[in-house]
Amino acid sequence: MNEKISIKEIAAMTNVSVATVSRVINNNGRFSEDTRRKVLKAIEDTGYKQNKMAVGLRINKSNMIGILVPDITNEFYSAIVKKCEQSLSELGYSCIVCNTDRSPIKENKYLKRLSEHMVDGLIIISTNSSNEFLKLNIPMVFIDRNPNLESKIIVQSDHYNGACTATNYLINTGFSPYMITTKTRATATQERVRGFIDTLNENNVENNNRILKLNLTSNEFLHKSVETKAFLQKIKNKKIGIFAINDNIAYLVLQLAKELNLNIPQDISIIGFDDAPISKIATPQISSIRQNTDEIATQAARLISERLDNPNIKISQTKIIPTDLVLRETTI
Amino acid sequence: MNEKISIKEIAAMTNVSVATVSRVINNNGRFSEDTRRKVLKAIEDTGYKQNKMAVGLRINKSNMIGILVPDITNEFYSAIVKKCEQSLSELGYSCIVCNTDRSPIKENKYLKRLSEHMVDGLIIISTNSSNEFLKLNIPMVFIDRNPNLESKIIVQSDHYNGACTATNYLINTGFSPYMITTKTRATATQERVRGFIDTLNENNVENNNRILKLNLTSNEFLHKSVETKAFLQKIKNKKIGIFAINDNIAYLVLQLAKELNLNIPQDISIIGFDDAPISKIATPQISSIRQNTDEIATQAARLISERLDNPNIKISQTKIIPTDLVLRETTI
DNA sequence: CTGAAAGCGCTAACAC
DNA sequence: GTGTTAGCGCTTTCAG
Repeated sequence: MNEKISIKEIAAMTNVSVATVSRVINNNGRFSEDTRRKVLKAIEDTGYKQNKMAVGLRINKSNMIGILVPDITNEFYSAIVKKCEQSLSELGYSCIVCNTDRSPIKENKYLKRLSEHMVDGLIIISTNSSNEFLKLNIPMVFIDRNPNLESKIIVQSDHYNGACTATNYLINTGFSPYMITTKTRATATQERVRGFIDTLNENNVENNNRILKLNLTSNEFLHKSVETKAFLQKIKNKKIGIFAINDNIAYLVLQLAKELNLNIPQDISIIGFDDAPISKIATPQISSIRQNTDEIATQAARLISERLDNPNIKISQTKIIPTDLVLRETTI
Repeated sequence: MNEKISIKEIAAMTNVSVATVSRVINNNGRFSEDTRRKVLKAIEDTGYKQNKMAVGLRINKSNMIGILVPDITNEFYSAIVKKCEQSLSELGYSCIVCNTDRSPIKENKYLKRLSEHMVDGLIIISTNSSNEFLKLNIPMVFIDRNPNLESKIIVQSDHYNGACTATNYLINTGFSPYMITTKTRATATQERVRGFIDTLNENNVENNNRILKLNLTSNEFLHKSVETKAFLQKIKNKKIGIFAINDNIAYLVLQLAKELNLNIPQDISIIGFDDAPISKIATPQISSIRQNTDEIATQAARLISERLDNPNIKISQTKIIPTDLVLRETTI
């Protein structure tokens, strides 16, 4: 039964032209109340569904948005993608989501595919070094990434101030501040490091070996790190405050601190970043700088839909979303 | 520059017809090596991209798959979606993912939209009671759900045997088995309960108030539950073994057990379900029945692509994916 | 080996 | 208020 019933059949059934059917479907142009009812009834009866590929081809708009995300399995990213999808869905857009695994090659492949699918816009989360988007001429918003583009829309957390807040808190509660981070050129990371260093300077704390750069990739975060243990061991007699680049690292530090028989938060104070689930689950619970994923996603969706409605405007925009410190049990 | 260059322009540039261009793009039909080179070069030079909406309209295939998922923020679902997306992507399909929030209304809306987008197939994860898919006549695979359909493809974990394994383990290590579950009609839950009860019977354990059904929804799992505490209090003098319907509940039990000063795993033994991250993060680490999300996703992708390649075959299929018990610190 | 032409389902002038 | 028609970009007969 359900076989491909089109506007043409509806037209035939109701003795009007396809144009009229189109008019009532889109509620656009004029038609009598009578034909409206007739057409709507036929649509109802037959279960007719508009073919968006045909519409898209005709009006040159797919109502689809591509989302490039490193890994949807990561709580931070999945929260953003979910909220983006929800906001966009309310505006009539469907989302094609692509896990790039942080691979520039994959990113470029996806970008090509998405543009073939005629997505109306793109939300690109993090990662660097892909370049296929340079060839694209559609609205794009970048989350946590500053592309080398003339006109660009960027949404990101206030990583810098988040780091400052964390570092200041450690200092103000009497701890000697250290930072543990990963080796990456992600702007988010760089900003956090910059915030840490600036805060050190502002408080006249000398910066001798206060930053440990780990070689971990995100999946290994929960593993033991000899490097980190050695680092902690070296400084354990001071009252140390660790600012970790993310909650996984904070958790790692927490485990090692236990192994080293340090009292938390008397001997060692720990602040992570992201306010990920792990920070609430760990024992003791980890204090963390919260990123407002809902707000990031909402703004990203809003900005792209604005640009979609107004393709001629081409100004750059950057939206910084505030972060805040969530105090739990690893700090005083 | 980048403005909508189509097959027609390529044809003009290379002095061949659009038909020939189409032939070399799809490597289909015959053409000389010379024209092939010419066309490919023009494509390269211009950055031409095939318009999949036009192709789709013509050949009646969108190369898009819709994925309905309750909540991509949940680790179990996100793992499945990620792997599905990856497998499908390798086969040339793009995925439109939709978070249904377990709302039948949303599900139906999404289903309608997806069918308008002309998705070639659907992967539907969990949840019940939507019905819009009944009107659809495209391949669908259901994960953890048994729809009321004549012909259907189902992929699911072996919830029943997982529950049996957990329960048997508790009994064999000398604990009196209890189950804590939630009020839902999800088949996954029902199967686990059935496994628990059957194992009780097989071991001649009487079933008096051994099952506690909680009214929690997944977001509240980490909160305290007075109900659960009361339940534990009542049975705390026996050596109790708790089989929790999922790892969040297991975590809840763990917290309460600590509050009640029960020794883990001497006084109380706990086994969760899903092998979610929380089970590894908690202290002590929680034993759990692992669901093989990779395998679930791989099979789902395989089955749907098979059906896509062979739309005439219409037999029902059910694929049960084995689960296994991961022992950690909450069991002996 | 290649071209002409029809047509996928739809919208938007343009007529009446 | 409604119909006719062109055409979006592409594939696929059918001729040659």
